[in-house]
Amino acid sequence: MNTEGTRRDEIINTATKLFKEKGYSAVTMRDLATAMGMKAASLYNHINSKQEILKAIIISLAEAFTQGMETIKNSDETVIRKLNLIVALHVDITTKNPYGMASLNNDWMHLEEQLEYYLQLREGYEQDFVAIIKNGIASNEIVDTNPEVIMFSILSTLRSLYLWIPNKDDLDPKILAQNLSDVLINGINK
Amino acid sequence: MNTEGTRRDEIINTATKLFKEKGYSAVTMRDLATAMGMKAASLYNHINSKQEILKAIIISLAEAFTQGMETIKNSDETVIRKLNLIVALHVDITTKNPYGMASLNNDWMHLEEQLEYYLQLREGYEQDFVAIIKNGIASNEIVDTNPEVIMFSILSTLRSLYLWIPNKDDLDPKILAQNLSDVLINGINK
DNA sequence: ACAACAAACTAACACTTGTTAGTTTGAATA
DNA sequence: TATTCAAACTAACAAGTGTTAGTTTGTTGT
Repeated sequence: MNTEGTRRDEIINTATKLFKEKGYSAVTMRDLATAMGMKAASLYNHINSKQEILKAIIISLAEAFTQGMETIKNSDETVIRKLNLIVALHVDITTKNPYGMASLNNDWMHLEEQLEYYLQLREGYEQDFVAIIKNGIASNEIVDTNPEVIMFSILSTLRSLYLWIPNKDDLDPKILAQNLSDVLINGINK
Repeated sequence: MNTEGTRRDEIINTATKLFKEKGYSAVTMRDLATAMGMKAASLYNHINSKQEILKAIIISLAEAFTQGMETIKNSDETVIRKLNLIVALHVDITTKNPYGMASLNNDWMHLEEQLEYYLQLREGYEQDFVAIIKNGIASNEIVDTNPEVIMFSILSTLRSLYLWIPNKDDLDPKILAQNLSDVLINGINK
């Protein structure tokens, strides 16, 4: 046996970076091979298809979000605190794999067999999110604006973190999460 | 002479929709031709290259943002009001061409000769934006948090509008802009 | 020394890519 | 009626695509 997948993981990590720069469709197996210092055919000793790489990148991330949301949803916290935890979840996952988040956001439509499953996870996540917001409105914790506008506004920012975090590695994730929570929840008006 | 470019414009509009669904690289000239009800070679009676289509989509949008920002920047308004105007600018442009915004956000890296120019416009836009926020902090109009976090948070939401607006055409742009301004500036805390 | 094996290689495949050249069609203009 | 012209067509190209088959290489444990 092995340390399980070391070489395969290197390929997936390299692909992740290339996908974030040019997008899945624009990256060829020969590009990937060159970046790995080998020939395209050699990649197939470690992976079964280009598709499979995309799946490995996206599905694990999507499941991490679903699992995190499950925990938050079932926790015994105020709505504001749950929103804090959602922000922290996104900052955490994105900090650990910012390049993969690019594929999650931009290349999900090139999943094939796994497309439906991915959309399911995404749909579930958004339903849980909007339910939390509706609870907050009902319990008078948050302002009574269109709940979907609120979710969209917060989620757009969190989904774009991958564009930003790699350029700001001087910023501590804890502090970033705190600042973001502040701005998203309390606004910027003085 | 002509109504100038009618057929060419149809091709660009059709391409815009296809690009938003699959991304620039994944759309072939044969896909585009099929969607237009013609053969790939016939497209070249109206356009010079695939590249040129992308350029036509992206650069005009980027210039619209730059021009809008110029007007706002030079206007004689409070910082909060300027931010309202920026929100309205994004809602306006995105409502008029939501599909094109997908390319602006996701396919800009496939510009070639125009890439540098695009990046220039984008850089300028962000500098103007962050300058407005810094003014607001200095004049005590807005809260003293990291100005880049504030800009990032607002701009991420505005840049994601294209994902959302096409599904919500029951929502009046004026009302949407108002709701968004509220949430982005005043937050959601009660 | 030998067997086993991970990991690279060369060569080739069937197909798809953007694009060009030259031709046909049918309606508007002279 | 003859001419012009936009806009479609067929045919083909050179290069690039993901992937397969079979082979070589070098290390590791027996």
